[in-house]
Amino acid sequence: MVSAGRTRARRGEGGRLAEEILFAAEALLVETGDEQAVTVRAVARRVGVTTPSVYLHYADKAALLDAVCLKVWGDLDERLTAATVGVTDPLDALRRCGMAYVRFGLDHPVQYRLLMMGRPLTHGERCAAAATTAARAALRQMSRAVQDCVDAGVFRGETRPLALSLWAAIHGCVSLLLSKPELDWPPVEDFVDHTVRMAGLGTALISRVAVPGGSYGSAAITTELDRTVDRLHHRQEQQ
Amino acid sequence: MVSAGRTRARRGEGGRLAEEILFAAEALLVETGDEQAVTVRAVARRVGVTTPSVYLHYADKAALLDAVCLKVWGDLDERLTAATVGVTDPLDALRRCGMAYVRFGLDHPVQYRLLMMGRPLTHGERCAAAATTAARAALRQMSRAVQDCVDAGVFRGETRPLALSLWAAIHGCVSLLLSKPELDWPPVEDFVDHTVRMAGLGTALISRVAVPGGSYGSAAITTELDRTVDRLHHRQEQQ
DNA sequence: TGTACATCAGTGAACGCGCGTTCACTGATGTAC
DNA sequence: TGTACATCAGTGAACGCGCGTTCACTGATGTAC
Repeated sequence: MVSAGRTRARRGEGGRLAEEILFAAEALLVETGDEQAVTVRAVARRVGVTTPSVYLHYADKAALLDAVCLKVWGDLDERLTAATVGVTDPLDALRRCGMAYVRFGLDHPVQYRLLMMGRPLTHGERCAAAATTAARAALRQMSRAVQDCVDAGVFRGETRPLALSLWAAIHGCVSLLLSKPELDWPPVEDFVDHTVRMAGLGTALISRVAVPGGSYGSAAITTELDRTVDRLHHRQEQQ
Repeated sequence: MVSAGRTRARRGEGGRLAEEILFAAEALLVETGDEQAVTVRAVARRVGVTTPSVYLHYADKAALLDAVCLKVWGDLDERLTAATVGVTDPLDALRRCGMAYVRFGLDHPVQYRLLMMGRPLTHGERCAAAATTAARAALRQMSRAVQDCVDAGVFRGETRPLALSLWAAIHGCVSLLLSKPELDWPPVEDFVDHTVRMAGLGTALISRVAVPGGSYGSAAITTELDRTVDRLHHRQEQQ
């Protein structure tokens, strides 16, 4: 059953179908919004080819999903790298990095879910390997931005724990927006911007606090932060 | 096939089996760590009853999963309420609330995934209704703690957006810890404590900043936060 | 230029599996007389 | 106290389905002579 549009690949051009299968799998994922819907049969049907043909190009279903994940991961990494090009202020760069991360997640909801919200690897699961790679890459990008803040003296202390907390805050935005769209959210841009800035300034503040478990009390914090912000305003007006 | 241990329920005691089925479903979920593994057949097998028996007590599979979700949600709500009892300092109460939330998630990984990390409701899915209820409940608890901070003057502005950002940060902790256990995390207690405090102090700071998009520049922020923390230390020593 | 042949991309039919759900039934339990 | 009967918790067999995967094959393409 070769469908009207398809012609058989020429010798050595088998790779063409491999690519078509990959794109069909991704399209199916995006359209249905459901990882479960990506079956070998459905993918083959979409390409207009019989089911066993898929096995000529991918060892099994896991290998196909693996390829889909790898493709998505590449896109994410690219976006994060591009986000901070030419930005000199380290806190601003961090903010842009966070915004780019969230935007990527919202633009590719199903793929984001697959990479970052899936079950962790269990014994034999190959597909999840790509998800781990993507997670490490995202964390590395975040760490780079945090490191710049540490170098500039905006943040204090070890980079990694700071980066992890920031990543958690930003990932939390994407994750909740994707999983709970039925809650009435503020405008997404505002919400994300607010969260990213909360995390950035919060990190700057908390990284200066020596004792991990210590607390200054709400009253003291209220008074001092009022003063802090007043002075920040003042500085800005003078410039 | 009535297994050795089971005796048929007496008249009117059919509810007993309903409960056994519910517990078996939850146990199966926890042990396998996989929502997919909770099949009507597997649940029945575990209880020691034939498959159609399940349908005497639950309309269909969705209704069973629904019941599991409801059970989990009740547990979560209870924990969050208990967390802040008798705590007077509003920021401290918020911190405890966040810690309790994260601990619940880490103690009930599969259930948390089911409630908070699942796909959003699509047309006919009943099970997800419980997930929505749980999300609203969690947000309400968070809002309560945030409202206390607003009332005390620690936070400024509208409660809801602040609560959403804080929830995002805290949910992000749980979500990443559950999905990416293979990254080498700092000790969980430290990480969570750090994130919760980052979010709390960050909210206090950001909620005082008038212009949403405005930024003071990294240099100004660095200088002023250094002073702020110095003064906070000073206050604490004087007491 | 023409023909026999090797290659290999893609086919069609089948495999065994576990799933959710239905349906006519069985047989212990409690009750009415 | 004894017996016939209604109730209903749970059974056993079957339904149709879609899944991942395998295997012997077909037939167009390119090549060697």
